[in-house]
Amino acid sequence: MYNARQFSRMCGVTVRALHHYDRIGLLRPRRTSAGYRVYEDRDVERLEQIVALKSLGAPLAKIREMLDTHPLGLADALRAQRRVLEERRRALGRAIRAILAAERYVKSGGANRSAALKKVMETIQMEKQTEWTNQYYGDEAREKIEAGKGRWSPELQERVSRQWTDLIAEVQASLGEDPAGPKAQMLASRWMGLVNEFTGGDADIQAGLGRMWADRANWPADVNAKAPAIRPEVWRFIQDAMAAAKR
Amino acid sequence: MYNARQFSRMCGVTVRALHHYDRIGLLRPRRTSAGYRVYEDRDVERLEQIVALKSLGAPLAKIREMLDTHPLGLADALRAQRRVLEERRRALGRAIRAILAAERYVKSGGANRSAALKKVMETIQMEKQTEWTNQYYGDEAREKIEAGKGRWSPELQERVSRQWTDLIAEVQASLGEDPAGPKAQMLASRWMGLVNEFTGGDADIQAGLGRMWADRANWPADVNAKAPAIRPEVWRFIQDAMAAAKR
DNA sequence: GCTTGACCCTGACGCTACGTCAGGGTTGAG
DNA sequence: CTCAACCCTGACGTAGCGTCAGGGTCAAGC
Repeated sequence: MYNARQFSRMCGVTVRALHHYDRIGLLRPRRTSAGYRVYEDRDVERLEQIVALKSLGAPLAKIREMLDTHPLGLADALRAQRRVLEERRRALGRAIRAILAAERYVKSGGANRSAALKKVMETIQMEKQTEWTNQYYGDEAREKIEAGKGRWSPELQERVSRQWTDLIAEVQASLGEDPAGPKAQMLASRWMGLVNEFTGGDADIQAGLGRMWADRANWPADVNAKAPAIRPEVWRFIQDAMAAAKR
Repeated sequence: MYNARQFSRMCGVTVRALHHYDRIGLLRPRRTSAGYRVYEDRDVERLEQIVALKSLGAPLAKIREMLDTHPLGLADALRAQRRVLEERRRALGRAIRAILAAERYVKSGGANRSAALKKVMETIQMEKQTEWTNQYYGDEAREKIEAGKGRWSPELQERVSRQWTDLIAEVQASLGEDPAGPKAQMLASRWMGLVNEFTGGDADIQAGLGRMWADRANWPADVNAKAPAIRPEVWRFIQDAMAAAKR
């Protein structure tokens, strides 16, 4: 038996928030004859779950729905919470690596400010994209998200493709050369250098980049118009050159 | 020269957001005679800075202020951004450790559900408390925040103190015993066990806990009323016992 | 010259999760 | 009985846009 003030301080939320939860039916306490709110111990438990789910980013309406349909075990809540945080931490790691790459890029006389910042922004966006639903619900759903995560925004694609134009043109002009020869090797290493520059050496992002190029057919038309065409022979030339380098 | 639509897609923000930034004076493009918005390349740069600062959690008004007073170098922005992310990542690490501790606690027949969840919530709160201002501005301000970060909410203090009541009573009953004796040793190890349980083994949090006890005089009166008093001799007994254990 | 469709503009209201009064009832101590 | 200390319920404010509604603009085709 607590009044609103005690209860709010006990649970670390404001009285106004309790009023709010009451009005939207998320947490309805008993009332005295005078209309005063009276909270009990079981309300503590529910409010804790509310706060926990809220910290996962769930909107209050969904929280209500979830708690009403299938109430949440403490262990489940903790596991879900932890998984969310772990995923966020991984995303942050990627972002930090990306920024470090951008910093190096800028310091080494980085000509293309926008490209570097774009990179950062893109990586940051990945952070935001992790929606709470996917985090709360099982692994299947999450994997779908993961798969789609490599998608790049059209703008970034545009920027990137501009960067590549020169290199591709040069490769195209060198198609006749020996893939193991010095010129081809230099082109291949420039190619990898560009890839690394834009991915911060992050394998996940590189995979995304690969998918992005593979998916060029589905790009918006206006982007495709400006983007350089990588014809199969160009790809093959570079791959041959990289294979030759390994031998 | 881009129109609003092109520009928005280029930079990954919505047209509506651009209108908003225009209205609040954050990013005012040129206009055609018909009143159409026209963005130019320098606007790209400014918008990038806006987005970057926004991702730090800065409110738009502050962003405007900052960009108007002292425009931001790219390198500075990147460094600030990275520092923020690194701090967040550290906080996440603490939170994850805390949750793992709570999970272990619950699994091992955790009697006190609320205490475990409280612990988690508290740790999560630490995450939120990292305000952007402190992250953006220099280290001095940050250290102040760090110092204050160990503060615990009154509710948690209340919970914790309930946990300790029994143990303290037992210690008090054993004050006459030999600090090196088996009983004292068991009490000391239970003491440390409780500390570890509540801190997830995290040294930062343990330090916070220490400060919290040291600061008991300043606790809210109602909490102090319910909290067990740790008298100096109790402290000394435990410290003697732990010292004896080291020998 | 006029229509058509694709864009662009400016309000204006909606949304989330509350913060912050204002105005008025309730409760317990003196 | 009074008075301070609480409690209640609207009602409006906040940030950062989303989402129409109503209306101007522009280039193309007839």
